[in-house]
Amino acid sequence: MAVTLKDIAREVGVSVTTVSRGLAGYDDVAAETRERIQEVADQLGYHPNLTARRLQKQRTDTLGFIMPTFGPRFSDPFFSEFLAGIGNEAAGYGYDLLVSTHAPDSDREREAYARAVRGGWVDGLIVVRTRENDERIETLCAHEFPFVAFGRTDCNCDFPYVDEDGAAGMRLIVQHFIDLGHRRIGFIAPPPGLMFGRYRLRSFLSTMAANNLETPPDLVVEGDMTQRGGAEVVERLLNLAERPTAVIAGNDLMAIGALNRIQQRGLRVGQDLAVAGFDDIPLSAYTTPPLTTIHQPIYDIGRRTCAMLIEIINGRPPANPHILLTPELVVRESSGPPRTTN
Amino acid sequence: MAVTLKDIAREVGVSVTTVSRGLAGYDDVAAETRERIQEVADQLGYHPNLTARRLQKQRTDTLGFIMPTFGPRFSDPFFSEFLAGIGNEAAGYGYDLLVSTHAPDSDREREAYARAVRGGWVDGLIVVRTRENDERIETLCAHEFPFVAFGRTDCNCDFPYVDEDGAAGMRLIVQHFIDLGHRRIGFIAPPPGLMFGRYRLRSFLSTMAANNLETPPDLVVEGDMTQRGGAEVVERLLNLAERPTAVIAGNDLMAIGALNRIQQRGLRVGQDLAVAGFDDIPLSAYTTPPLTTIHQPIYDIGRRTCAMLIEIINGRPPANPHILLTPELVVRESSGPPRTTN
DNA sequence: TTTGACATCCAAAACGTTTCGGATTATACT
DNA sequence: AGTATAATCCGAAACGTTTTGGATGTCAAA
Repeated sequence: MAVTLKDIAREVGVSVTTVSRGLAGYDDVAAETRERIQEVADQLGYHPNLTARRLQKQRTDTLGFIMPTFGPRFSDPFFSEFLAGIGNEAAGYGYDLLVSTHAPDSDREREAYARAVRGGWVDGLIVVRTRENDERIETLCAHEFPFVAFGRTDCNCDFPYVDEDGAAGMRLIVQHFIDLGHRRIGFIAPPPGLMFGRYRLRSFLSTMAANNLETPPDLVVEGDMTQRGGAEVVERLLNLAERPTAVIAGNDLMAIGALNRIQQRGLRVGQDLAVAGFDDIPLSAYTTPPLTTIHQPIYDIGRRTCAMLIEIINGRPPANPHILLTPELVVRESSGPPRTTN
Repeated sequence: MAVTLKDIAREVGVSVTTVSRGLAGYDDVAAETRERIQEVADQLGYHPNLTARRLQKQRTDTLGFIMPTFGPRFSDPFFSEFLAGIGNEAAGYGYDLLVSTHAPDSDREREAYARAVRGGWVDGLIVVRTRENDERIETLCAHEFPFVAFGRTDCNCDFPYVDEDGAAGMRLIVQHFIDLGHRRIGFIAPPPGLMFGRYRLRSFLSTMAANNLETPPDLVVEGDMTQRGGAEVVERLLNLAERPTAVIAGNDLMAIGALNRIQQRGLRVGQDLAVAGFDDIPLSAYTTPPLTTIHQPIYDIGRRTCAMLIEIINGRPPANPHILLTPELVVRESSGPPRTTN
């Protein structure tokens, strides 16, 4: 069926070895034969068998991405953009991208990582949504398997990552609200196990404290990162005897859910209550009102994560394996000063 | 390094052949030796080398998904959900999923399909966002390469697909608006090259005609499927001397963009102007106001597409290779009767 | 004429698996 | 005793590539 080295060898009248080396451009095959080989290869439409090459070279030229998916109705704008980033970068270097989808912290997820670690499946992994005491990272470190994470974590091994400076981002929002005159600010926190959520929550609390503002515990509620979750828990904030004048959500999706519920209550977002999100997903510019948020260059993060991984796989440890991107505040109509008559 | 059949063979004291056949469960190896082999394999932590097996079996146990991505800031809630669907289904059957990202109709995309067709890369492909005169499908058909499409197209080859009945869906919305009393309905069409857009547009026009309503050309504008696009082109509808009382967008993303711009103009969506989308992405329940739309079981479509592909790869042509899913209308607050004083 | 250097080529092994076609031994049947 | 039958096993080839370690021949320098 497919054209192999043997076919070319027969046609040209040399050995398979010579064909292989000729095509690879080694200089121990005469220029003339090399040209002849190339010519016949083109004419026959030769394309090397990747599987065979992989078996021989003991590498797959493939990157793995194990996507943590929650439930069947899984939709996160983060992933398509990130995927496009790593996909394009990988393709540029001639790498394929193998994608698995598994529920976080599930047995199947663990098994997928185990499979990667024991070799031959992919050359390296991209890890996203780092978790507290991240078992995945512990495993990869322990086996010295090449990987790069999007996000830091608190395990005691040193590993390469690209991350946004969530603390800095949150500081920007909180300060923005405080500068506008807000004193009572509610926070919709991401689930505690996710590292990026922790950074955001901690930074929220510390920035408040740095401004001599206290944050009573009932001003912090926890959502599940979805619109639905945001909508549900913002209720608790709205029902407080002394309602906050501003609400910050740990991500845009929850902020959008909150927007929805707040407006259903008849409150005007931006006037009666300020709201901010985090991530600047494309949608956040088109909500009603448009959402104040922190911009994250997800596509670029994907590219850089992937590029770093490829460097590592090829034995070129990056000069700086810890990239921390400083985010920027995007002010839109969902934020405004507190109502004076409050 | 890794444990191979040879290691087990040496340990047990039989040939590599016997180990291979023993593990595979052939009955020409004694039960006793089989158990012994299995035991040693477990103890040594044997896992077959997939690359070697692939080379031998001449199949990759891998499915390909070539994602059409537009521009760097690419974010489409459709893809993460679809990906989760095919990913989970594929994993259930022991298949890996190889994902490439390429701009539609680009040389790199063509090259990716060419690579698939010439074999050895993946066992089958999943094609999405079918296009008019879809070159990809022509190629795959011509080479008899296993694939399943999400979406139909107008080429003259017969091929397996899963699709939503876009025409039926659009009929539901249009009829819904007409029943509410609307007569002048604007339409934000998807780009013309995409088949699903054509079905939706055609059904919009024909349903209008079936109700003896005319659709002057300036009531149909064309967007690029993004919020930004929806926001931009809805302006043209709003600027018309005789403004429509309802607007239907070809997908939810554009509807959301339209929502934004309409409200910026000071119009109340649902009262002053009715709006509907198409897809029922999770966000559409949380816009302000929530969006009337057509529900698409994307996750399920992903699963079914994948399942069908695996059947085909394994030489079991599905009884019904043309699945058409009937969508349902989801009425939310963005739709309402036309203003009486119009 | 020998020596060495160089240019060009290739056979064979290797990567780890599966499969083909027997080979060997024991068992049962004439 | 001889012969068929079944139960076990295995050597070798195959999948398509790359690499190792020469082999062969040519030419120039000593």
